[in-house]
Amino acid sequence: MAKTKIKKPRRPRAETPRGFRDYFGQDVLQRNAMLARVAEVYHAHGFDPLESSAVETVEALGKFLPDVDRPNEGVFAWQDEDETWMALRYDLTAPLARVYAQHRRDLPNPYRRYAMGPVWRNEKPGPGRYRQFYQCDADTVGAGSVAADAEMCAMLGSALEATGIAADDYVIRVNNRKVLNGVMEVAGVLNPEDPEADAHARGIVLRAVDKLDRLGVSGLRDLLGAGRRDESGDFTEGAGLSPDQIAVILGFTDARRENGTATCAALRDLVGVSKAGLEGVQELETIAELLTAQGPAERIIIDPSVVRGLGYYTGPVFEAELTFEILDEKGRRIQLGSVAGGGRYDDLVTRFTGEKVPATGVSIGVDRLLAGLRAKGRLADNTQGPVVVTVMDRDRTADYQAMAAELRAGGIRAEVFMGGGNMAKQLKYADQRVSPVAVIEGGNERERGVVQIKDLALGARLAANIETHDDWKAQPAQMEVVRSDLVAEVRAMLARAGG
RNA sequence: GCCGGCGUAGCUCAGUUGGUUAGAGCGCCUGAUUGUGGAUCAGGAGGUCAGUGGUUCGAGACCACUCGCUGGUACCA
Repeated sequence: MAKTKIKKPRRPRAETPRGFRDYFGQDVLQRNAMLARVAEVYHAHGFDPLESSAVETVEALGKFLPDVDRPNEGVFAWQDEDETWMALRYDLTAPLARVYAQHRRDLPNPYRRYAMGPVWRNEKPGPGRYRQFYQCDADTVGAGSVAADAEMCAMLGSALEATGIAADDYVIRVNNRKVLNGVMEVAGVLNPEDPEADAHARGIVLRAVDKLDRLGVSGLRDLLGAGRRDESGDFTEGAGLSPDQIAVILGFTDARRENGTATCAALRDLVGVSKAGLEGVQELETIAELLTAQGPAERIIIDPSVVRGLGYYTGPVFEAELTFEILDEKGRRIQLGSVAGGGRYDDLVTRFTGEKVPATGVSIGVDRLLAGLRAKGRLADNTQGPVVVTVMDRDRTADYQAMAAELRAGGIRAEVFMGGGNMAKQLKYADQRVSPVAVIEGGNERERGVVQIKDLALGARLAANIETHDDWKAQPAQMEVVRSDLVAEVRAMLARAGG
């Protein structure tokens, strides 16, 4: 290097932090519209809205303490002035457990609430995975009956359809943790007398079963046995089960039959010897009956391979999945996974009160569902901008404001140009906003009591055929109207453009 | 966390065995057009070649490390 460069002071980088996103107009409008539809369904079923704080104490959130060794995982947490550990909520269920425990004397029983909003997870982001995302939940706290679980499944179906998912574009797969526990008893990795033993192996079994649809039977077999090495060379620890034990698990995951009744009968044969397993099968049978009565039975599949993570679920679990293919901008298939899920968690409030409080709920992954709706073209196009009233004569801003106000009073979205610059700048702005119409009134028009209104979309279409400079100057998409007819004429122009 | 691929202008990319002042298209700005976006033409701005260190007479290119993105995998309340 011959030249020595003078170092400039470093400026802050204008970047969205890693794992986060900025949502612009269209995204926000589409999400709000979708959430409003889901909320309407929840509300119609009798659930009340609840907005709890975005920050909780780490103690209330539960097991995820800040981990110095693995700062990339877990919650966003910090220590308050009084040294209490605080954290951003990582889901909407843990805060509900806290709210219920705190206010249970004043809340109706059962307490039915819905909630929606962002949650935060301090994890490594991945494709389609961010560190802030939206959830939209409904839960019933204080109802132990399977009817409450069946209601969740039915309501989830209604909510999905309300957002624009067609009845044949999704399925809800239902299983029961008790059945999973039953099969693990039969396989000899769960002893009801000593429930702590073999917990590690059970974790591996559950995770492995959860991956069945992605890895296939042979991958599952490897994970249940010695372990699995994937094509990248990475090794995943196996559960170390014997061939006989593996056969029990595989027989179970293969127990899905042509309909729910047959599946339940098959499961009864497999896990009926276990008390918990039998109870789980009976619950599944009841859910299937209730859902048949409530309507959406054909969208509901009893599927033994549904696991729903390792978390707090204690009974029925379910998962909604979109059944159509989704392609990304490069035409590749996207694996969307489940867009919603839920289940029964009877132990969550116990941490606070010592009492057993049964609860069941559903959670919709808002961003995933939006991706699905977008792929299906079921989201409204909100890109169109307002009518722009251009400013020819700066001294008469009040007159222009009056025009915009008249348009708004007539139900038309409108604004006066607030920037600086000539007519070219103003129309360029309107173009960038995807404005349908621009309004122009200069001294000329003013004297004659008229205004120019310009159909911007039509102009763009006509421009494709422009050949001479005179054509370009002709402004065929523009018309002169009487000032007092402004609102009616703009409305007519919008109607022509829209139709 | 583990394994791989990739980082050149706002975007998409080219850049010869290492060799002058790093290019193109699109977009942006200005003008042709002092009252008109979108067509056309002319001109212009815009780059710490991700960063740091090294090899070399000479590095955008080669080497090492770091960071970022990306594909898979693991974890996922």
